[in-house]
Amino acid sequence: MQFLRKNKMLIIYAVSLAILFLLLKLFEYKLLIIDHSFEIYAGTIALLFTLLGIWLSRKLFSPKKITTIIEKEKIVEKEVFIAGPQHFVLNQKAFEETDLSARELEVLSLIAKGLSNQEIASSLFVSVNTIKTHVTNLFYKLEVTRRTQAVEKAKKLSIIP
Amino acid sequence: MQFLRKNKMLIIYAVSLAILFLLLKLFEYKLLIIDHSFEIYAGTIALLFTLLGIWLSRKLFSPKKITTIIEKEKIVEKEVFIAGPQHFVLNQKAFEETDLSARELEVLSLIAKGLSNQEIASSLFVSVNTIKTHVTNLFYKLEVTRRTQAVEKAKKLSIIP
DNA sequence: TAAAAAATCACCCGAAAGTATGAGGCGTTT
DNA sequence: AAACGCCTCATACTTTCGGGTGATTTTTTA
Repeated sequence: MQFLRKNKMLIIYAVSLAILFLLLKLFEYKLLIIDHSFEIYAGTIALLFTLLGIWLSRKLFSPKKITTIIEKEKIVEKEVFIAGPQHFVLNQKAFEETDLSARELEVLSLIAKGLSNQEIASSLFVSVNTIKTHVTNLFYKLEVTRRTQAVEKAKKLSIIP
Repeated sequence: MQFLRKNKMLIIYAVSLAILFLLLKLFEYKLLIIDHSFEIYAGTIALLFTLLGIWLSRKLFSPKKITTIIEKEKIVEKEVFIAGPQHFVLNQKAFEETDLSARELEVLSLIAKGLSNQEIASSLFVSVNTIKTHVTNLFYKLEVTRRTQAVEKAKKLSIIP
């Protein structure tokens, strides 16, 4: 009896299969006289067993097993103060609050490296005027008026290393 | 082309089915001469399409649809490293190697704070020209040509915070 | 697909930064 | 005392920055 209970599902599947085959066997003879009966028969089997497969898989791979993998992680930021040689991690939150675009951040980090507008323009393959525009916009967003100030603020906000 | 991309999966299924039917059709003739060929054929179809069904369902009813209902939130603490209030210690050795004078260091640190020459001059009660001279000299000693570079280098050398 | 946001470029102008050069005062070092 | 380094200041000149305005193109988003 224990065996029966433990393998309940398996037995149901087996019986279902047997019944299906039986039904198909019955149809087999009735359909033999019809044109293309074989194709129809094969198609029926295909369809039925596809459905069976779908049903089977939904039973077997029940949500439980799937969900354990895709549990949503809720990230809680916890401030940890450390010292020593910092491997820089961009402060995403602060970065977003500044409203800086990716390009502006790029320019900003090059400014911090001590490059002139012309040098930045060359290294990014754009005109100096474009860099000037970026610089002006980024100054506005950081609320500063000089590149040294911009670097200062950006470092304080952990936007650049 | 967009149609192709959007219905990629559908097309794959259709092609797979077609190929399966083709294979089965080929086997059909070869197996006709064998005893119980029909049963074997039907069985093969059944098996293949069961597998197809399983595969199909796993693709179609992807975790997404199931999980939205049973989404679980898992709280994970993520350490976020924040530039803590670093207690700066001047690198005496590096400082001496630069040959910078005390006054020059003073000017340098004000430059790093984002002050203009005029502002530095005012805060040190000297003329702008004096500051310019200091700046020029300190650039020479640090082997740079721009204040942003000077700040970069000085920070790297731990001469300024 | 229309609207919004980014990225691109240009031109002008004034302010700031940077270069070069010279020079006077002041304390220490030889 | 002469030499040296440092701080101070000035003048003159060049280059770079930064502000303002306007426009086009590309990308993203609603």
